[in-house]
Amino acid sequence: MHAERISEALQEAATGWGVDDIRFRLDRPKEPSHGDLASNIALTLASRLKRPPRDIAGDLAERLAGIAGVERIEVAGPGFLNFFLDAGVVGGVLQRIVAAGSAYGRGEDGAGRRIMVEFVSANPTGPLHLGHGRQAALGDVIARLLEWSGWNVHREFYFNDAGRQITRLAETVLARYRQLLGHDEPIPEGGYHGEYVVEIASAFLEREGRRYENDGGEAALAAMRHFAVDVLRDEQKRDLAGFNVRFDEYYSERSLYSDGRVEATIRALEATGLTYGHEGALWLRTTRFGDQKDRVMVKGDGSATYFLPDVAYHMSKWERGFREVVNVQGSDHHGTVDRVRAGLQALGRPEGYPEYLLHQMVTVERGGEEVRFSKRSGSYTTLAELVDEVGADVARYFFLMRRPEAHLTFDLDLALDQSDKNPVYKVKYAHARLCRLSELARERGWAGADSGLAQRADTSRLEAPTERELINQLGEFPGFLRRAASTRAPHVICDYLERTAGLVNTWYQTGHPTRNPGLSALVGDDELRNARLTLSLAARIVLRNGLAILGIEAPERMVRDE
RNA sequence: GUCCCCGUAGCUCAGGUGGAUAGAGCGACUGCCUCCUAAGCAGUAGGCCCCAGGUUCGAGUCCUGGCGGGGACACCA
Repeated sequence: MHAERISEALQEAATGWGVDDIRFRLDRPKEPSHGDLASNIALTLASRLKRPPRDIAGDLAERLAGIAGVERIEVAGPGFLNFFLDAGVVGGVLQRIVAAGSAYGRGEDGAGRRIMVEFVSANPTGPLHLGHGRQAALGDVIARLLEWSGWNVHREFYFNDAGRQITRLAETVLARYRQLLGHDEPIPEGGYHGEYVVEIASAFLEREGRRYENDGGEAALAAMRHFAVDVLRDEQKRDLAGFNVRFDEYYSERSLYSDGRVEATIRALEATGLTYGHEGALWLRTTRFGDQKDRVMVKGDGSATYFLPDVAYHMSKWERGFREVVNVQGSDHHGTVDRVRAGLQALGRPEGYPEYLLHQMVTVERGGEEVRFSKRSGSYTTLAELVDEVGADVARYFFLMRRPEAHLTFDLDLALDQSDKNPVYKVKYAHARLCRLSELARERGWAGADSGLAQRADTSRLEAPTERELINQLGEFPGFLRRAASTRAPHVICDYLERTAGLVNTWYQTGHPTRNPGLSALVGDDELRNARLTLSLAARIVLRNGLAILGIEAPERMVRDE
């Protein structure tokens, strides 16, 4: 790439002046009239060299004047260097994009190393809600971004099938079961009020008959618990599959007890000498590692707090070889971050293990009013209901288009809108219309856009400002992808795609035959047409790859629902 | 009281390691289809970037202190 060559030349010049540790930028300016590339190096050198930045810039411009591929260099503003590249150099990126095809944007930052992304991790006590939906979308796309960046990614879902919540669920199902058999039985204190519990109870009745009608004992509760957890886990898996999210592994909290990991963790922590007894409980000195207060490991009644299986679980991640772990969780879990890390540090794991991405909650609005209620769940809107209403693609996109740390308002009216107002359709439509261009070319007896055409196309013919800007935008895709992956920020991809789609549409409209026949993609000039079809193919590839990272389909045609 | 996140256009939100005139979508207004899908494009209007200090050539961005909103602070999983 020419950017690297220019960057090196700038660095060399600085070294020549005795400054070899200078930090500067060389990137695409927001304003196209500022060239294809711009650098602030003269401004950063000014204080070191004690010279006016514009003088430095002038010297640099002269020095770099002969560099290949650079048409001209301008000194602008307070001392920026603006580089204008040869049209052939700019257009050359299109051939590279087409050659890379569905791999365009892939990188090697991960170098094949393993990384785990843990996300969703919902309790099997009810249907998934919108917070889980946001988390499912975030976790899945972060996983995809990491895969595109060369990591070997493992997707994991941890489910709490051991605690008091599950017991409460079993008690509620049992109560509903007996209600179905005509008994007057109240929902237990702290039980689950959703409709789904009745469904589970009636399925249980169908399978087991009246067997547990007068049995509220341990055996009945155990049977109920197994049954309900199975049903709900299946439902959660179905909802996730319908949302285009799959996991490599589901990890059970119960298994941490049955395979002795919890017990082993207690012993290992005791061996560190950082534990102590107090008021009948066993504590760990987590304050030693920056926690706000020490934590109880084993309660006075001999049972473990959730802290212990959490530590045991993360030790399992480490022991399975995952040195890189990203936990995607709701921000309501932020209180557990320090103590889990403290427990792990006590056992010798590195500070800051694992990495956490905490996201804010989701609210839904329709007609400007917040939507809260769902009959089936008892209170919250479920993910399945949302996907049913707007489709998986739209739901995914809306969950992803905001920064994870920012609260998300899901606007149902906008999500259901099939017009330009809806950013998902804007991006999809741009892709579809580019596909259509190539089809039309073939219908008219010309060559369509393919890699063969791209190789022989003279892309230096693409000189219109709208073309140049779009080409530069396409060339930046790998950089955006890399940044999105390393900062765990899927919304960066959404922003990039919307901007790209906007430039595609501008280019397309500017060349509309009724307005500017000369700028149309399907002009009679073979050479020019082929160059433009190559541009359209490269843009298609970028939009398709970007949507693939988001787990969203890139249609070749858009059919509007009426 | 302690900790985390947020505060940018009427609304919902973007704004790499500090850089040129702070952007997008929606909403409002004005144009553009005999001819590549108008599911689109072009343009206008709309801003004390919560406030006050500080760091420097330069701050929406970094530091400190406030104010406002949300969340977390259990021998609850």
